[in-house]
Amino acid sequence: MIELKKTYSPEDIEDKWYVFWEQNGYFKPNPNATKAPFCIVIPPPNVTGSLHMGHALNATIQDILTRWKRMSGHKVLWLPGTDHAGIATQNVVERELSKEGIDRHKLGRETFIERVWKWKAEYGGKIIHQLKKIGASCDWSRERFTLDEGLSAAVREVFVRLFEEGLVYRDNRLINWCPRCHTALSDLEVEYEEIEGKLYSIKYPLTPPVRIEGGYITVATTRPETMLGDTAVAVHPEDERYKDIIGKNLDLPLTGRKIPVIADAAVDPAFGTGAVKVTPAHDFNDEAIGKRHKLKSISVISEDGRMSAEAGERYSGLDRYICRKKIVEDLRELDLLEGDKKYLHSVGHCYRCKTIIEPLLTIQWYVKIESLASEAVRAVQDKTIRLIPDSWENNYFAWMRDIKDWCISRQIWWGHQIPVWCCPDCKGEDGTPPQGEIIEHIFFEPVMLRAGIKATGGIYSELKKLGMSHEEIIRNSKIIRISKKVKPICQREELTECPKCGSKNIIRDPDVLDTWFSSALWPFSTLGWPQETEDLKTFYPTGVLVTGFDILFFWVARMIMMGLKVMKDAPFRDVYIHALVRDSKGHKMSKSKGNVIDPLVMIDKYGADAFRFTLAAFAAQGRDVRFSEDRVEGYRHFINKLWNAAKFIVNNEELWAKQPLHGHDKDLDLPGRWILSRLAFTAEEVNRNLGNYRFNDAANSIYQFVWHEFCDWYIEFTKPVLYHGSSEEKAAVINCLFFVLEKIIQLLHPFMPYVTEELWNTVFEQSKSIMISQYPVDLPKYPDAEEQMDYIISAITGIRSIRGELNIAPSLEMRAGIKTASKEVEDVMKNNLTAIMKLTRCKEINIGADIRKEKGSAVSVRDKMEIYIPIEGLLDIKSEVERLQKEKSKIDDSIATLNKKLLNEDFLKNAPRVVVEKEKAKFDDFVHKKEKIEENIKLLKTVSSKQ
RNA sequence: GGGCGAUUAGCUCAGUGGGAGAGCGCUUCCUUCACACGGAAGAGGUCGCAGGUUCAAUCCCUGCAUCGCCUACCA
Repeated sequence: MIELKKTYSPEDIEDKWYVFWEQNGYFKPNPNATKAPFCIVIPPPNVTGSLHMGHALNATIQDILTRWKRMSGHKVLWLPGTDHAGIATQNVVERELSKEGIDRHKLGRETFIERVWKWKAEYGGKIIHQLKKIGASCDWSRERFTLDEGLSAAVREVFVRLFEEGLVYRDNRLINWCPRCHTALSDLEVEYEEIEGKLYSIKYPLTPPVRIEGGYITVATTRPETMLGDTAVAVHPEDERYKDIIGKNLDLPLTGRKIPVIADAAVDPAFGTGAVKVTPAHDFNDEAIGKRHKLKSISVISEDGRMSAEAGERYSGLDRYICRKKIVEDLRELDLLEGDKKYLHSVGHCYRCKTIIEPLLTIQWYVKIESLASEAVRAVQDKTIRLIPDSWENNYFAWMRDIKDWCISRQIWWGHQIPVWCCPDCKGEDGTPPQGEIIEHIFFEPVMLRAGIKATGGIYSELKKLGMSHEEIIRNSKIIRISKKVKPICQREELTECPKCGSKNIIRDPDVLDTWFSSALWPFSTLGWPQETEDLKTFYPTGVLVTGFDILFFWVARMIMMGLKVMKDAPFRDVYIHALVRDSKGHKMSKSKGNVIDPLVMIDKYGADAFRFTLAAFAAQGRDVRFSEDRVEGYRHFINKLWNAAKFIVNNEELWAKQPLHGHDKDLDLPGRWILSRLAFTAEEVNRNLGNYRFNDAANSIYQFVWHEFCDWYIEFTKPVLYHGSSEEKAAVINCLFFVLEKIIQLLHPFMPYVTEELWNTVFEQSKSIMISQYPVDLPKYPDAEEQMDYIISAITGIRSIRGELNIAPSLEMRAGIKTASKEVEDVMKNNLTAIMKLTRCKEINIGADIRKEKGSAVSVRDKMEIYIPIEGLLDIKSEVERLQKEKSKIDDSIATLNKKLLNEDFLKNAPRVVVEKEKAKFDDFVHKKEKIEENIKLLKTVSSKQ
């Protein structure tokens, strides 16, 4: 005896089934699967993360695909994991420490990292748990972490290979620096934001003899503090105002230095005064100008955002913004400040902590990107990799063309430490000892300031001179960068002594790699590379990558580059780029805006199934999703509908043959064959749409089928049989009901795993899971049944609509007549008369007979039939006449337009014959309808005059 | 500045070179034995504006407007 609860309550069953699936190993690749392997690697969420809408959409789509592929017979692996998220995680733990009043430097590197691991063990599993809540069918036995041993080995291997090929190198150049995180950032990690600042105009006096009016040049800047590092003023070479003074010197205020006026075409003479201060050490454009003119770079700001020793005694050690104020004051006092005005400009911020970034001159590691990028472009061009929707291709190409070398070193502790060492005790190739050169730059400000040491170059030796030991310097240094002049030793294994001279003083480069470096290896490192594992052979390249466009460049492009470079094959065939989930007003959801909808709250409220179905239905290609809770509620109703349909079907369990349906098709009545045909059509559509990543279309076609075809029509058609039919008739219908229900829940399973599993287990199989059943495919169709049912449905709809429009009480049984254009249609009607009568509450229906002759009747024209209903005494005649007249005038308009069209010779000559025929038929139809309406009006008027 | 996308029913959004769609909301009727988280019948749109191509444009092209996103620059 099958028993279903009165209503479906997700909270009672979701966790139970999840555990059941996992314990039975259904998430693991099925070794007996016959079809090709299919693998998805999850975009690893940050360990610090908690599930947001983006993750939910992302995971739902992947789960739909994996469940579908699994049921379709593929060997499926969905490989999960998390990302160590260097800066983000370090920030989280640092914040925690600061509550205890501890600075990470006090703890020291090793202790700090231990602390982060501890944090990870405690809180890092949160997002995994949340993914399980929404039903993600990941193989958790293969879960990876970007910092685990295997992945770290992969990172070292790739780094060393690229190093050996000369594709990673060090350089001293301007980079984006976050003074709060104390690290370099890649261009992508900088977010630009419009803010209101001030534009200051500063006078730079011309060194006498004066050759220009007023004796000075005015330059404009939003960052006056950088003027301390100016090494030139640039003007456009053809600017008449300044032609005479190019090559002359200016007195740089507040510094006592003299700087030249140079000519450079990059200067826009129309902007401001047409003269630009040039600060090669703190501005990207100025750096370029500086290179062209071989200017010196003077770094006046140091890594923590304070002014460096180079800024001069008066300013060094000041915070950059305090210094800005002070400089403005000082300039004003010297009468060198011409003015200031409010100014809106965009300023780079750190994407992790929102601090304003500072361009700084530092030594960093880079990946030479050009050759990698061109391979990655080719892979997309020749369709080795498909971007879906393909509108992203242009974006991708544009970005890849302009790509700059990738800065991969970060001055933090949490991450993959760069596998590079150097030895301070070895002699250089020319025989001179590298001592004093080995460490080019130490961030060691208090000591430096006290000792009056300049911020760049030779600090190590300066500190040594002060009597500090090697160990002391290393220990107390916040940031060390090994000099470019020293040849690094790059290798896969840990180094404890110098391989050349055996010295134990060996120093490892303290920098770690950009988090995205390890993410870039994710599709193969997770499968076991660099080892030749079975998984790697089976699942690489993976099938599809599902991701949002926000990390297309951060991650996808880099995976493509690394995959092609290291594996000699693209990491995936398809990249499905889904929408960004926004709030109902179209804004990005963010904590600071307070417009975040928590997926877990949605799951609690509506169940994971309804929530997932909503996301799928929203996931139209190429557009952002504006999430609205109403939709979730709507789909929860859908689940309820499904549940109740199942309940209805289960009520008839006794006569269920529990046999496969096929082979017995001929026993089925017309509605039965019709619903099977519709089912076949739906299954075909769902399979096709899933194959094309059209999740919304797939979801909608099942929805439409279940509710508006299966429930609204088929179940209603079965009722007369179930209540009054013979036991053979009943058995056939019941078998069909169970069969269709089974296929429905299978079709729905990828979208709604929980409720379908619950139904499957209670109704169909007791032990096995729906997860491992066969997804519906290639079901038989019955086109004739579909055609015939269309007539019946339109007859029923026609009668109902007259009923509704004429306000005939539902309880009132009535008579109707149906006249059709063909004998076949009439036969179909006659064969299904009982059902039609039941569904329309007619006590008598005459097929083919014209009952107008007996009494006045309302007439409705539908498709190929006319429907008559005696109207005497049934309606409000006056308003009905009004309505009909309105409708008539509408039809008159349509007839006029069509008539014009059909008299148009060009149309008749050029339009396809089918179209012309269609239009003609439409015209006839309208004329016919008009006649009937006129008849009705006449009739009503006669009736009303009698009353 | 460059690029991309959007503009369709009250709201959220699908869609197509030849009949304007869905969900929610709304109106009317129905507590009929799966389901009121329901059923039936309806109302509601010059498919942003202006041109062009075509026998035919909501769809293709051009321009404009509004909104959004990406990207570069902003001395």
